[in-house]
Amino acid sequence: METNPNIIDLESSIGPWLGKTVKMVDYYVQESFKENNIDLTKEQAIILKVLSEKGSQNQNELACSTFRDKSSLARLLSTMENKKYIVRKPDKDDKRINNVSITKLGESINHKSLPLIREVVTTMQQNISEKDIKNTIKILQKIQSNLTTEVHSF
Amino acid sequence: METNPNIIDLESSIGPWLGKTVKMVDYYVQESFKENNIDLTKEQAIILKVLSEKGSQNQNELACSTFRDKSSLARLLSTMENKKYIVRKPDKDDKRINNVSITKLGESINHKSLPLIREVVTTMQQNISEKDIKNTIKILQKIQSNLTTEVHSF
DNA sequence: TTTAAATAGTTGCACCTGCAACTTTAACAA
DNA sequence: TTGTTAAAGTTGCAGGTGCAACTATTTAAA
Repeated sequence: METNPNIIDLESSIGPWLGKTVKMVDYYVQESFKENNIDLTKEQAIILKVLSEKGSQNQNELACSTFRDKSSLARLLSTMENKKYIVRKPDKDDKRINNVSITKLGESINHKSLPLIREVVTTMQQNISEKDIKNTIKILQKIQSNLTTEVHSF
Repeated sequence: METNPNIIDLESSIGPWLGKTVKMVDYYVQESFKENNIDLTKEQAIILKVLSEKGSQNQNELACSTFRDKSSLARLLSTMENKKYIVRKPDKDDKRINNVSITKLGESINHKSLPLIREVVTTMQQNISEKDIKNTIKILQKIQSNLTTEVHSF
């Protein structure tokens, strides 16, 4: 199929498919939020979910667990703080640290967003066998470990 | 494993894995460009690749084939035009249309970026069987079609 | 032909992103 | 105790993104 087996045909690699799929999922999630009048981006939804499940965290932990740059996270939090979804409280012992926690309003938004996210997941995975899903996740994990061995951060 | 089989455990769904994998791939590509002193973002690289392979296109075609909003594409092109990687030429017959084409400089940058992208793809897919790769792509395509049936654009 | 509707691009707005440089505070070492 | 170094967050800068509203041009309809 290839004249030179060392030259990879990018189109038949996983790369482009990954990107397009994520774009479509993102779009679909955003659409769902909009249709249900939930003032939330996908990124904000993830933060709310983490805070709701794992409780108060500082910004570094949050940046790490959501795979973002700390500056990116800081600005994301500022947006969410303005919307009263979360609050930053300086740590008593270490004045450098901000403890971030979800507000009542944030919890209620999170409560509304979770079923919508589940619905998107259900839609995207429909007619795909449990076995195929498990296997796909395994491949994605393999890709991640392939990249991690060479990358410094993360 | 689940009390209510209708409630999906998001962590064991494909969703989060997809997002994280793409982030890592993006990061890796950007890192590679930087290390090789190529002044290019992943997004710009894709545009150059398309223009180089398929020749001059108008902005609408380009936006469509790269799955972007036309406004987003317009600004991406402006950045690339400033860097002299591409040029916009108004169409002779239809003054509304800009024909976008790659410059000599753009071609040379594209020529340098392609091997790097191939290298990233090789790295990410190492130790994954051809069969698994094909199957994963098939699943991704299935996810896309699952979402497309309900989504209007794209 | 004059008017209405569609199309290609651009721009304002609000958002997300990473890197590098910076401030403040804490920890550690001389 | 006084530097020195490290860590947590913030900010400037440059870039990418989609939506909605707008301009200019073209096409189709009255």
